[in-house]
Amino acid sequence: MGASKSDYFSKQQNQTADVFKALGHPARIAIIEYILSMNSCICGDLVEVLPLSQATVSQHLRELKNANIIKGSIEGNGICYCLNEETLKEIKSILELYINSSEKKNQTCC
Amino acid sequence: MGASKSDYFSKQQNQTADVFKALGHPARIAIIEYILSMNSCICGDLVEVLPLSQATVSQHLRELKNANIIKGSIEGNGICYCLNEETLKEIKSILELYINSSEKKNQTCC
DNA sequence: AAAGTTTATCGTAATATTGCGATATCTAAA
DNA sequence: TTTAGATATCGCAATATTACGATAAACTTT
Repeated sequence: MGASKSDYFSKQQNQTADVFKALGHPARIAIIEYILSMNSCICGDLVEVLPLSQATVSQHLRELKNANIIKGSIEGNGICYCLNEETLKEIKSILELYINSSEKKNQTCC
Repeated sequence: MGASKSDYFSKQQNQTADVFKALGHPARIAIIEYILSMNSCICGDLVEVLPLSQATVSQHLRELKNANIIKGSIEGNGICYCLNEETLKEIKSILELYINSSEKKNQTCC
């Protein structure tokens, strides 16, 4: 009883869910959009843009990194983040699979 | 202090995050895949397929429904669910926006 | 109307997430 | 080496999610 990750599901299902989960918070959506809004991928001033503390922003960044949605490298006196297009493409293709699969069906009821 | 939804972020950001969040659980991914695996969209035997109780499955279905990822209609002595392609397409186009936007940038650092 | 079937909701316990202050760590420069 | 700036981690409190048994609703069939 209670909340748990569940090994009842396949590895694929868990991995897919993990990426979606990482995308499932407005702060993390805001982070992604801010990174994209910058011309370069440097984003040390993220803390001043978001209404969250430095510790919290760092935590969100770590979750995005753990899900392979962003990648970062040390850039002088700070860290430079940018999107990992690969992961987003994988997730996009999963959505496409769902959509195509749904369109093929004869929707007689809903 | 603590976990909260945050009105610090835009409506759009919250809505996007809500859909991703609803997709962010392996049981809900499994539900989606099972619905798609059926030829019709009838899925009353979901409880027997998933390693979860009826109450829990119902709760997951409600979350998917609240996020407009699935839609259902009463079908005799039960309810028939199928995917809402519109929502999935919206989310897919947001991902495409992210990917395209990322590809346009000159990735000099990461 | 009564019984059976199916889905939804309630109440509760366990666990996970979120957020922040404080502090540690790491790098660059002095 | 010391200092300054930036990011990461720790420890905690608040809140949200997850899961289930029990029960309620709703509908079908007897």
